[in-house]
Amino acid sequence: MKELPTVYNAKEVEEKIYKFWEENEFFKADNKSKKEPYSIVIPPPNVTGVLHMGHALDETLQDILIRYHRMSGYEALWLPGCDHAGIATQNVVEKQLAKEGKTRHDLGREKFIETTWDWANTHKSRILGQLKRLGASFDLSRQRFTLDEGCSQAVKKVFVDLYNKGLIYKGAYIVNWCPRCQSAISDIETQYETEQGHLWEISYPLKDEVGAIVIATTRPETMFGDAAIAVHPDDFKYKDLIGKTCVLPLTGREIPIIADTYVDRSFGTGALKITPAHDPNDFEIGARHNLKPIWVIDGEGKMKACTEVPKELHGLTREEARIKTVEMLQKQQALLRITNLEHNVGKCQRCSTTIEPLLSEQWFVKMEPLAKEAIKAVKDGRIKFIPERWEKNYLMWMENIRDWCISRQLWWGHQIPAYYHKETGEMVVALENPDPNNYVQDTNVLDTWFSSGLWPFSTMGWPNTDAEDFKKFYPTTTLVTGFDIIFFWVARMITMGLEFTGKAPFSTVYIHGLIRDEHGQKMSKSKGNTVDPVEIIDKYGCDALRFTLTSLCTYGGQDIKVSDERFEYGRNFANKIWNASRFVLMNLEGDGVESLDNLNIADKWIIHKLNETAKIVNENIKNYRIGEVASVIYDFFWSDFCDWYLELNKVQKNEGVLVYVLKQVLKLLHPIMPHITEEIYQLMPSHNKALMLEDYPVYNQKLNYGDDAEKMEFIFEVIRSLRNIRASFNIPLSSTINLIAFTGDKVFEGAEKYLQRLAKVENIEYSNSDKMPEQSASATIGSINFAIPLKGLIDLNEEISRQNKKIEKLKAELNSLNARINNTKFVSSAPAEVVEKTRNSIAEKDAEIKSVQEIINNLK
RNA sequence: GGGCGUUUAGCUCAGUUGGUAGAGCGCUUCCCUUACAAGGAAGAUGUCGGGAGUUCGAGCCUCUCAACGCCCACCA
Repeated sequence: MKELPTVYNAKEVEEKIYKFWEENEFFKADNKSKKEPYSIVIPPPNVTGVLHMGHALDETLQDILIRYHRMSGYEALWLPGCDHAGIATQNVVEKQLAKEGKTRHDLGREKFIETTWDWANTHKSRILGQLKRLGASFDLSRQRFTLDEGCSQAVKKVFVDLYNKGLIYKGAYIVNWCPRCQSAISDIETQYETEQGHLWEISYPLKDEVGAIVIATTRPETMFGDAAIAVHPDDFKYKDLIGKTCVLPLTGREIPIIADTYVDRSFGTGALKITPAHDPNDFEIGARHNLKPIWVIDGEGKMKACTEVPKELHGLTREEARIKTVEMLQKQQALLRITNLEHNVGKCQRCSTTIEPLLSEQWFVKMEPLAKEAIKAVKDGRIKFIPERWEKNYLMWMENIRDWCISRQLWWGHQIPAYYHKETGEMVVALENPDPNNYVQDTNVLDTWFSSGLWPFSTMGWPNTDAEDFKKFYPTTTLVTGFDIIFFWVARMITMGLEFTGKAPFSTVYIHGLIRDEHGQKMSKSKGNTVDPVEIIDKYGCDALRFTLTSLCTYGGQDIKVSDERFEYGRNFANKIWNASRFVLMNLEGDGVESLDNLNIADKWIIHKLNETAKIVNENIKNYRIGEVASVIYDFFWSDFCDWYLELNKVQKNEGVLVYVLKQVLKLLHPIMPHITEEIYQLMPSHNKALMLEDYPVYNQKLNYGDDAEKMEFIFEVIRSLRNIRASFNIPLSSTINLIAFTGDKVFEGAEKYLQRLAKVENIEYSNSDKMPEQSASATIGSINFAIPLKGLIDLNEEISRQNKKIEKLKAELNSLNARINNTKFVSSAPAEVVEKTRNSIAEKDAEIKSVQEIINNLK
């Protein structure tokens, strides 16, 4: 055996091992396999992105599930890929062009898309490279991209079909418009932020008579687009004004005063200006009253140079125009009052620019009919959310679903397959351009989530339903993601999957928490509080990162706070694994083959413990209690295997069992810490091709050695007591002690050597008397008393106080148990086994108290 | 306005059908015992946010109050 370093070198091992797996194509799934399929599609990271801690968690959990199922006899496919991320990517490329003083218009659409493709390809391989550093066992031969040929075919097919079913329509509605992206965005891409604003009260004089109507608005600059003033029909203040005409200050345009129940009499002045082209509610009211929308703000968020807008304002931004408008109103004394108002302002998810509600012609998906089945699928259990509470969240959104604006005024994305006749303008929606000479394609592209919504089946060969992958691996099994994209992505996959394949695209949605910084803040580059997973991997190792993240996952899916130092936990564990394994390997004398022959009590104990651990681990993985899996294995490895079993082996070695237990625990741990476990496995003298291809350990009834395990635990208790006594009386390990057990049973039979080694016990004596030798320390385990003669070493008072402390604790416990058993209601209502258990506890405590009392009496 | 989550040891958090509170870090004492000081041994620490209720029994169930956080809807 070659010399192994005392400190685990994660970086070197991880690189080597990953290469080993890749070169052997162990990640490749076989669609012709007879094994039951288990498949996951990756939530495709944005090509713009750099790997962040959220990915690290998400990918780790998926890899654990994939590796576990691969080892458990499934044909496991983890399909990787990236999302073209429409707006996000276009933004980044445009920013880069801006550095060269160019805009996308300087390049033209074709050239711009070409540039973006280059950019995307570079970043695609970069992010996949980073994902590999996480140890991801995905099948790169099946790597997909939302904008690749296959996905694009699926997108077109879905669009055309939905259109033909009447579920996609085009029309002029108010949409959320981002003036910076210069595109419409969907409702859920608009995020509201509370801002301190003002409520301006503006007086609109009546036409041809004395008097005025005062309206209140937070956006005075939109007044030029006013098409009416609305009041509540029952509002006595304004009753006489309904039907009259008033005059817009500054421009003199005449608008009617109308009545609509939408108006809240108690808010502001009770009179509402109606701007149908720039406010969603006003649009609705305008439609009810046949008002003509007037556009006064353009796509860049600047005041239009139209007759309705005063010349002074032409070309000003919304913000500039607001100030200027207020000034002008003040000069005319039309501004009556300004009050502060906290209100919510819509922001673009991608660039935080204030959204301009804008009336424009866009494409929409009619969601309600699609949502029906998507609701049913979750309600009837075809799709299960873990944790369950997210179901409620999903259902609430689905049940109140609104139409989805899918057209974006971008260049990067799936161009909408609608074609217009150059002369007549006639529109054809079709997979291909019916006649490129006479028809031009719609210039809009689709929302990036439209194509991600098809991801589970567009990546499997659909629309070709005969595709081998589609037949074998669709529907997928589990979807792993964070709750932040349930609406954006999960909901859309479910609706689209059901509509186009007739099947739920996955049966379980496993929702984990979000990664936060050590103060619980969301990580973001602008805040500068990010923890970079690649840096963590460099510093602590990938397995350490994976183990730490995994151990922090709770069943409830709580958010996870991380800081650099937290990863020491995983690193220390990796190092422990390394050294324990190194110890086993260094001391091999035989052939290093595992065997379960000639079991001694220590062997039976560890085999029993291992078997129990395997049982719990399997149960917990199946129930998505992944954090529990990590901690159960950690405890077994560190406490049972290292702290006890390896120490016991120093006394009496059973190499076959040692190798067996190590190998089994490596298998158990492999899904979480794949590199280190594979490396050690490969270093073992006897092994097969790869650990990742081994069978995952399961519970084996034949390996249940409960009784022996209990005996062993008794020995451990004794050893702990002896160590405690040594510590109390400062007896160094260099001086041996003698042990007297006050029992006729040879309770240490076969374990004497362990006491000798682990507690430095020189001689064991059994005694039927109850006479404590002078000057001894003593212990009580169960009801058996032990004495350790310590002539000249013991402080009698110290020992009496030690024993008194113990008896006090026991008495308190006994009292509470007695109180319970003396309660007749407890005896009559509690289950028999609980009563029984309580009685046993009382008996044990009683005996123990008596034993300790005896000791105390003897001391005096 | 509607919904959800959190509150447990100094810190970060576990706690799976209600049955005598756990981990890691930190802290105290001792130990470089040739697998590991990124380690070993021994130890201390909790009216489980407040209050009420159900129950023989509540960290866990019900109600209520408080604090913090998130999501949805958006009244100009």
